[in-house]
Amino acid sequence: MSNQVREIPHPAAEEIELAAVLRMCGEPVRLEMVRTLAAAGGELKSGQLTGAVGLPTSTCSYHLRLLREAGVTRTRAAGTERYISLRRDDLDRRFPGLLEILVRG
Amino acid sequence: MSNQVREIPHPAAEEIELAAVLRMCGEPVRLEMVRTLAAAGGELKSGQLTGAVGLPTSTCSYHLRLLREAGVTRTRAAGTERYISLRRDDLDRRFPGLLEILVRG
DNA sequence: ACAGTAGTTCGAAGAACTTGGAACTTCTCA
DNA sequence: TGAGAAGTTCCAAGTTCTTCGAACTACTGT
Repeated sequence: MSNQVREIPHPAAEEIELAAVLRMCGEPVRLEMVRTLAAAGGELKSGQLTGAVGLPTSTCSYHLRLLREAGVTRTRAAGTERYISLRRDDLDRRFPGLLEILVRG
Repeated sequence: MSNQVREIPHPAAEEIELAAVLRMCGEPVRLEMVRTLAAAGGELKSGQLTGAVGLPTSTCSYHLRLLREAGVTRTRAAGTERYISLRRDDLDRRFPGLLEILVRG
């Protein structure tokens, strides 16, 4: 049927706030998600992240929404799946060096 | 009377955890404290930070304790006053570049 | 259309956090 | 020794966060 493109909301790069990014990455589950994404080097399916952190899908969905709303990740819908990636370029432009620190930890 | 030196507990440099630092600095009041300290370039009295953020002393004492316990700040007692400073060296060694990012924000 | 799959949203419970007044501890100075 | 100053601790209240099952939406293949 008609492909009603469900737009997933993301903040613009300029709208990404440092305190929000810090707050989001200060939570162990989310920091692990960020590191898993960094290690993957690109997109990961939501399910792969869910598997990586070992929590129910509803909980992971919650954390992934927070990461997306803070501008840390980008979520792309493809069919029933969601492809998650780090917003490397935006984060590097906005807060140079931060992502590397988060990942090296 | 006898000078019973009340040791203020600080984590060792190696014990400073990234997630804890992020969580602490993700809170607006505390991030402002960190920035005020960075702008000062050295020690500030607790009262100066209290004045800077405009909150009751009990609330500031709470936030300053969290920052200290996370290893972000060092607190030195002198008489009835407390001198607060950023743990620049320890943070730079542990997470190079992070402090600069927090301050530039 | 149906069943199955992937993920989201809702609702509730419990945990953790933030705030601020009151009481308390320490130190200083006269 | 006593008053005052600077902070801390205690406690309660309100808020926000985290978790997770249940119900729901959206898409896919048959």
